[in-house]
Amino acid sequence: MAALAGVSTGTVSKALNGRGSLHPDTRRRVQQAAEQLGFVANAAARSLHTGRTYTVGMITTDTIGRFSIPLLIGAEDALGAGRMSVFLCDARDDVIREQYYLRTLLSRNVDGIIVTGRRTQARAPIGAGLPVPVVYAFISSTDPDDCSVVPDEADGARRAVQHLLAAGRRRIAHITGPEHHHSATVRARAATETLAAEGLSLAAPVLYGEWSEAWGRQAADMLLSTATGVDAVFCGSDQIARGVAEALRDAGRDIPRDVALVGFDNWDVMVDASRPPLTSIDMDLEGIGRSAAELLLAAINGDPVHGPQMRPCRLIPRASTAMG
Amino acid sequence: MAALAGVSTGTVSKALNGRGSLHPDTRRRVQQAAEQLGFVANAAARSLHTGRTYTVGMITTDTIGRFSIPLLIGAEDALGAGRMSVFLCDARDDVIREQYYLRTLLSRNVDGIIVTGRRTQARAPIGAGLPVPVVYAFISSTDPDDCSVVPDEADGARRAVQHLLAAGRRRIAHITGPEHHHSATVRARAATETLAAEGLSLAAPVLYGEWSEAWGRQAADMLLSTATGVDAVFCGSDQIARGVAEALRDAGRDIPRDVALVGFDNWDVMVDASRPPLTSIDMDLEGIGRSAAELLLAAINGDPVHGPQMRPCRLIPRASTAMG
DNA sequence: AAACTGAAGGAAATCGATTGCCTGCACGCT
DNA sequence: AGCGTGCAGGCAATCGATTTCCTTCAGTTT
Repeated sequence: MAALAGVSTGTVSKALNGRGSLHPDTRRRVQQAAEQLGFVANAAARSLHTGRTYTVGMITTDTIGRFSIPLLIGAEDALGAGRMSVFLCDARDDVIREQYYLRTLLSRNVDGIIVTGRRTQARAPIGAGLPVPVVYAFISSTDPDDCSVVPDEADGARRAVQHLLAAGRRRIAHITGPEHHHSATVRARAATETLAAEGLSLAAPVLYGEWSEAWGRQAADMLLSTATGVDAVFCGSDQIARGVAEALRDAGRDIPRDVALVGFDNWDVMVDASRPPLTSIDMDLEGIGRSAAELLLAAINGDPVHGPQMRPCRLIPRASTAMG
Repeated sequence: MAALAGVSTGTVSKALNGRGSLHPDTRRRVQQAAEQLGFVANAAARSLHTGRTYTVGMITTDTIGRFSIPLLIGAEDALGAGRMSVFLCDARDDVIREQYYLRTLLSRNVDGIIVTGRRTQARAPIGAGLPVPVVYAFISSTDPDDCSVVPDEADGARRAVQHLLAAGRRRIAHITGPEHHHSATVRARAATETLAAEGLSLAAPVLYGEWSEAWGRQAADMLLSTATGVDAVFCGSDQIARGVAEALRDAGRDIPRDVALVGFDNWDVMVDASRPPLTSIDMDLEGIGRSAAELLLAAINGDPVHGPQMRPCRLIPRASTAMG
């Protein structure tokens, strides 16, 4: 490489990185030679000298990828501009695996780490006194000093309920996931409080169950047989909402005329295939991934941000709550 | 580090890597010191010397992750044992992005590259004369010399049809995705040929459409109004199958008594939530990922395998074809 | 013409771990 | 006592790029 351009390796480095003072002709000659040979600097050698690897690790516990893929895409967007690459590690809900990956990432001298998961519930910090900055995305850390980027699920639930209220609904039910699941309780509480602020309350006690369509169908049947006059259901997930939609359909209720329906997650597979398509709350996972990556970059550059960062949700209206 | 154990850096290296001849006590002392300091060797420095990075790149065009996540998990399984890490790059169906990622991976001196995508159709090789081995997973390369690990979709279709035949069905229809989609035509042809081998033919011409539930519903309605006596439908995807299930249900047909149903992909979200749960063909994506990684490792170690490797499918029976 | 200035680019140290080579020392043999 | 044998561990070269320092030389100034 250096030989082809007839200069020393030091000069090559200066030419390609725009350092030092070189004759424009020399610079051009080196660049041409590099082009011709398809020369790309060895990242290992470079990082050895600079102390940076332009690499970040992403540790996820979400095997399915439904949440972590959008987060990854968002993060890649923000990092790609800084020419950084991402090591994706799937810890599969296993603490041993997680610690193994953590050590691996540290031995690779990543510049920073993003930790994500399937649930929004706060988790124990991945490690203490780590030599690199860590940002939690989607999930948060129990250490209030750690930087976390999380969706404001209460905000999402509020938007859902207010949307239903704006559509003139007053007898609203809530069907959601397991009571021990953080997201379920946060969303349920926010829904209850939003109604309370209007002097209303839920048309039935919150129905806690599973994050499945089967539970949505079952819960809807229970609602139909016990609660009267329910004119809207806010569901803790799109899967539950779709199950509810099917049960209501089977029972001959029209959506949205008789009962309006709002889901949560805005998962395309569910909202589009449901009959009718579902109005849903979008947590903007890509945006969360992007924010997390930006905060990580800031921390790497010496401007760390501490504490949890809440990001608002969006309501995506579809036929299941169509007004008119 | 070296100071704490009172030895030279060379000795530390030998102690931790089990090389050279050292006194057992010294070795132990060094290991303890390393433990105490949480010392892990700098991967960049090591790779500079050995020429290997113990890193592979995975370039995918499957933004959604439904196919690439299982592939990644399988690959991680096979690579993790060799202590290798994976750079995941999402090219998002963009050639420019793909080439950019390719260069990035090369500059990071990955030991090898796995290329995956959303469709099984053969694609142009990602690059010619690359300095590292490349294995295609799920998709294949148009260069017959490239190593590809792909699902044997024809085998899957055959199993589906034979399963229906074994259940005593004789008037079998096939609803699938777009005709220009490789998977759709391969599966349709294999289904037709399997029937032909038994002296039978499809109960209706292949219905090509989209990979969506909506198309499944629509096609099922068409079948109901035009074809008579259809007692089974083999669908090109689980989404289509679920749409068919809903339409049949709406029309009062019992599954599997009146019509048996087989899907393709064995996508848990669809097969479990469908009423009844769907019998489906599993392409064993994790296995494909694992195989691809193993073949890549072999190539890295100097034993390259050329040409496409077909992997058989599995039929997962569920209620939609329950016999009896 | 001598001295000065500054641009251009080469020489060599550096990053951290690995490894071949070599030395020093203890022990055993004659 | 003298010499050989072999283990333990230090020294220094090496990987490839970056960067500091320094040399060289052309052009300018007095």
